[in-house]
Amino acid sequence: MLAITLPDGSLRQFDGPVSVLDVAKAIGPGLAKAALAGRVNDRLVDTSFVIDQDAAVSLITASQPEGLEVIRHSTAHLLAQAVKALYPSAQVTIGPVVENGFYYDFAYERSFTPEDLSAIEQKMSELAKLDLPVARKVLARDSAVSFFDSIGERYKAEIIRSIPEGEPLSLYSQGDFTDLCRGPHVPSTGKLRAFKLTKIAGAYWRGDSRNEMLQRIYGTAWSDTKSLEEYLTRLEEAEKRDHRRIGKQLDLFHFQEESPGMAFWHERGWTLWQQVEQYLRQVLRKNGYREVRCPQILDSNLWKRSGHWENFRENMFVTDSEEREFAVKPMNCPGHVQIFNQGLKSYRDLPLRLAEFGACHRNEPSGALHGLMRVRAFTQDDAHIFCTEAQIQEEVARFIDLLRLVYADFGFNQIEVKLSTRPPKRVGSDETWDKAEEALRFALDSKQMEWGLQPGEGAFYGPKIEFSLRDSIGRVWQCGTIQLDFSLPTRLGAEFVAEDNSRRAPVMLHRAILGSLERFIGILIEHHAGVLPAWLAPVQVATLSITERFGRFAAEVSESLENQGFRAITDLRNEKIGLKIREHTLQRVPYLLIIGEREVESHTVAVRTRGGKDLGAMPVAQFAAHLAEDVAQRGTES
RNA sequence: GCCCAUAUAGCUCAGUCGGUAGAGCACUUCCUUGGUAAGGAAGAGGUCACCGGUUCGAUUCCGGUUAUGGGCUCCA
Repeated sequence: MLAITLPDGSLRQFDGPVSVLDVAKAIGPGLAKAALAGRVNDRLVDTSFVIDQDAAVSLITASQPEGLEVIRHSTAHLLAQAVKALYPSAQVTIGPVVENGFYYDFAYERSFTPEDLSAIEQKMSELAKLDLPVARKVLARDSAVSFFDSIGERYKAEIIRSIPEGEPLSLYSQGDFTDLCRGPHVPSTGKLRAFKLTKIAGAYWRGDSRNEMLQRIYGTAWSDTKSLEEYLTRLEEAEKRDHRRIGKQLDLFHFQEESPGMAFWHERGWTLWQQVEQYLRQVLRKNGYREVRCPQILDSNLWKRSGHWENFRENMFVTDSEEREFAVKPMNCPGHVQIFNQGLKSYRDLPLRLAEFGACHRNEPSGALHGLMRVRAFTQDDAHIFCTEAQIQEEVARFIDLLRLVYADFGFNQIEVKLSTRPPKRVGSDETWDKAEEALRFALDSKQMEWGLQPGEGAFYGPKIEFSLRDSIGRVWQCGTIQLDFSLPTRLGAEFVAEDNSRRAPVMLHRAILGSLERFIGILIEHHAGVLPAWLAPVQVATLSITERFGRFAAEVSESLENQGFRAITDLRNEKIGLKIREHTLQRVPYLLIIGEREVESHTVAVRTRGGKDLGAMPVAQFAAHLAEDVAQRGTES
């Protein structure tokens, strides 16, 4: 006798060993049909798994996250099966589940083409329709190696060789295709009916750029075609808010061949930039930072002393003059240390917070460039806090407060925090690291924030905290960071006079809230899909005349708004009002003021929002008050 | 940097199985002075990314370069 506990707590008795599928059948034929896998005592298994002792059992269907994972994993196998069927000399490697789908890496003598992709997808549908049963069998490691060697799958054999000896391995077969896999998998290929291959890409074997390049095929898979279509629609929507596209539409910036990875900011884009920069400048000033500015080009000797030359020479722009070698600064820290080093500092001067909107240039690999998100010229909202070890915790806590305030003002309220601790290759004593990590940990806990640990991911000179924000469509962007540094101050000779009259090296805290302004503005654009809140909008109000007769009054209205500090433009063209409204609405101007005969006579403006709402006619002063209120509402959508 | 793809008017794109190109929008001029998302007409605008090769002839085919896109690797 066997007792099976079901998720609702009820018990079922069976005569002897039963499969997960048998349990499903006992509950109901519908469930037996829907079951993709099972969970036996918290272990995910195939529906064919045989239960031979009392256990807690639940069924996994496509409506559960685990079910979807099984579908995606099995679809990856289906892909591999189709590829092997069409191109027998292709070798399989790995095929894991990723967000929204899966991929599979192949080694093949030529590149797959988009035509191949449709042929493969076609084949997958055929194989799915055949509803081939998926069977699991267990082999000893060595037999598995010889099996894959015998069928010429040398990558698979290599993977298995790297698995510890003696461990039994499971193989999954469907039709004439067999793959190494932990499982579980769907019971038969007919369960897979909503998938699409999305792209072909290169990927290094084992993720190492020294290895050969494999061909990766990406796909997406869902429980039903409706979910698949919804996903494809979501992709299209995300594409519509791509900052590169909106940047062009709203005339914010452009890139061109003569300066790869460096943006040309147009008037409207630069206005947006200035709103961000000036806002932050004012926040920093209120919070005890002193703004400075360092040279763009510094002698390579300084970079040799700082250690950057050794580590990042390849990514630095180098120039020379009169037989001296210079580098365009890739970061601001050494410059700030030079400012710190001017004049003898006392412990009474600490903490000293030096801030800079620091323009940096890094010669990033060409393939890494991506719109404003990854550029070669960027401006960090950088600052370095020089302080004593005792002040670290307080400074970190203050920084976190500041960062949260700034993110909230920009409309980001979901923040993810990660603490990265000492890496294997590092400088400084373990004692110092203990102290530093403890200070960061304590600061995080005192803020009652949830945070994750990334052991070994810290910089070589100190631990760090990274802050990521989640945008309106759920994507996560790492922006803020605070890093402890015990190394650079000593390397560059920074010191202060302590209370006991001894000379000590200060601790340096590197920190940024937005990261790079370019990237942050890219994120803002995508987060708002171009519909920037009034306080950030390059143009806040456009005054439109209905006919040329009312141009004068429209110009007066606009001038008055400009004099009150608003960003106002006029559109006095000889065009119909419908066209003007259309154009400025597409430009996402928050407010449109329409001036016709009625308004001129009653000395009012008719107000329309970019959302199409008619706020009616009102005196200019009343509109100005309304706009001022909207502008003051940072952090909320307008 | 590596793999694959792409590059045609200011923008979005068509096209040429090798005989030097076209649409819509934008732009200019004219008509229209119109009340809440596109009024009408005419005109101008392209070394078909760049450099080579094949060819009587290349925007088209081939090679290279650059940039861009999607991935991989990297990101102080």
